[in-house]
Amino acid sequence: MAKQRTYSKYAHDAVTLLGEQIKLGRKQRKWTEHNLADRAGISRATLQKIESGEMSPAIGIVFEVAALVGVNLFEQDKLPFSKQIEQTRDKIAVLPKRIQVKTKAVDDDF
Amino acid sequence: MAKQRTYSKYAHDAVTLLGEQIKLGRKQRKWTEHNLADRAGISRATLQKIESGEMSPAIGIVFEVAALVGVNLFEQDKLPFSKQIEQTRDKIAVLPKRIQVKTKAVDDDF
DNA sequence: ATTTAATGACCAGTATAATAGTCATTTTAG
DNA sequence: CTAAAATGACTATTATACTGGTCATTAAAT
Repeated sequence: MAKQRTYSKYAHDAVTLLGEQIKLGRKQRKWTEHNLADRAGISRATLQKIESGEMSPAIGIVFEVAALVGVNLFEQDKLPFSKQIEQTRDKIAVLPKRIQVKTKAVDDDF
Repeated sequence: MAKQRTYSKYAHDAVTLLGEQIKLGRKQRKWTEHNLADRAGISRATLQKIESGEMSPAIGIVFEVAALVGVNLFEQDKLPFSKQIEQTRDKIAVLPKRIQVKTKAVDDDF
């Protein structure tokens, strides 16, 4: 029995959009499913899942296919990934290394 | 033996960046790994893979977690997903339903 | 300084993805 | 119209992700 997992509309739509963009990119390049699957090193069945917006494929595979057909991940007008990664890490570095949640019950021993 | 899969730097960096952004978002909200994993309905081990930029987690799960911590997928200043999906489908509809690749060998029987 | 809990890194078991293959259908090219 | 091939859908097998747990380490709060 498959574990029931629910997704927000936002996540679902994002995956759907990415799949459609990949399909469009593939067609614009005049590549068949078989052709693109071969280039990506995946099976045609997996590519079909990706293009149809299924939530299960591995993110690495999906992003790789997106890259192959020229779909821009994130914003194209921003800094290169390396810089963005660096900046994000800098922001994290400023924050506490660990989040401390006080579980302690209120001291109502009065 | 694990199947050897290779990824482009682009895909790898994109996954890394997304993971870092999720980690940042989580910390900004002062959520622990355990806390965010619970909200997402996943194990802490999987969340750690996501935040550390591993390529294997399911895209649906990654996008769901990203949504939970407020990371914007795609461009935030653009049309809503529904419109973008519609537009992409419209572009696909204009193209041939199938890509036809002529495999036929050149007729050099002269 | 001490206590508490968050993080990092594992591991074995179970669930599920990915694959390779098949077959029917339908589009496109000739 | 005909032939060739792309797509859609499905199946059994294999590979791997996800889980729930543990344990050690270390940051944070008192």
